[in-house]
Amino acid sequence: MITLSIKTSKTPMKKPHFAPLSAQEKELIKFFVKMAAILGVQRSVAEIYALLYSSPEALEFDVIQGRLAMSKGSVSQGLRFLKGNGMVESIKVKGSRRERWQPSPSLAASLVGLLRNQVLPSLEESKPLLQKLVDEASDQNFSAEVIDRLTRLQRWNSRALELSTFLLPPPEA
Amino acid sequence: MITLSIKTSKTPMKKPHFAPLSAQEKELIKFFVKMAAILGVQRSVAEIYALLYSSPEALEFDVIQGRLAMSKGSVSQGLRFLKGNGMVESIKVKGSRRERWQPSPSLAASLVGLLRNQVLPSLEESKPLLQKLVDEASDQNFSAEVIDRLTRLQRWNSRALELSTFLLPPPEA
DNA sequence: GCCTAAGTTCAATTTTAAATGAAAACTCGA
DNA sequence: TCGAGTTTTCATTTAAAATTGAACTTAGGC
Repeated sequence: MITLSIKTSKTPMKKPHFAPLSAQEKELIKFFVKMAAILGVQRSVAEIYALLYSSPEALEFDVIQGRLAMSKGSVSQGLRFLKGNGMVESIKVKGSRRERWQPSPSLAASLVGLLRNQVLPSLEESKPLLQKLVDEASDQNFSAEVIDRLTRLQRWNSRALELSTFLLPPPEA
Repeated sequence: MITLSIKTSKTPMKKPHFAPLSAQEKELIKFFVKMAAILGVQRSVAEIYALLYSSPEALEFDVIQGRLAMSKGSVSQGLRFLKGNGMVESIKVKGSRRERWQPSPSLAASLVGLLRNQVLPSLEESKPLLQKLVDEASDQNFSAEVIDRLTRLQRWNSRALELSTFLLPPPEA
């Protein structure tokens, strides 16, 4: 069997190899993946965040992709999600077109961003629905027990909403 | 085309039909399904809980299955999950082998039961892992930045754990 | 103590969510 | 402005999760 390796200036055939994950990095990834599962965040996103979190310097797209052995699509979508929730930020170095990524400095702010986007919308859009249900139940002579339950549900929703908007105020003001 | 309908005492051919879901019931089911999604609880479980929640009287297994058009397996597993988290309870009527199901009286207690089982175990089992990571990072001269991040992570985990065990004490004492 | 209604189990199936990667789109240095 | 270097998009593939239903087990009325 003969293997030909052609190398021209047109096809530099650069095949950068990235350092495999260390034991510590693997463990931290496991941890973030587990926590992410609780919050309903996908594994690839957790892996990216964990890698950035355990890196002393900001990382380039390629490095993230290479070290996590993940597709470009997943890295791109994962970074977009993390950025959209204020969990990572990118910096640009002059003379290079590549962005470099690092976790946002405040872990608290990151969690807040995540929660705000995950739970607030559902709480908000349910408010009118619950109101309608309570009204209809009263009008249509539902049992007192059911009306009571629905009313309590509505109260819970309102409280959760108030608490959330208090704890998780929107960014900027 | 000829259709034969054979009916004997051995095969009573009873085909109980159940009332279709009302508009209100459908809406409430949607609401619970949405909330359940946030908590990572599956749709069939949310549907069962929603149906019980909107019913003035306790419901039999068959009725749940019939009205939700759901398989026996899903009803059985769903009720087990809900019962295991203290969200529903069954009552037995003398002379009948069927159990009748209703939501637990306290919605708050139900949520507490759910959260305790969903998040506490992960927080607890991560504690020693994080400690190990912090120790190793210090031993192996990781960058100050990374050590600091890991330490903050550990602090967060501890605080969340304390808060959880305070807010969600185990049942019985 | 039978016997059957009632409920459970779990392998197979269906459904849903996530990851991939080739092609398109964008971006900035030259 | 051109074009290679980057990143994004999204149809397809793959993987994970939920549901089904027939076989099995259990419970309790007779």
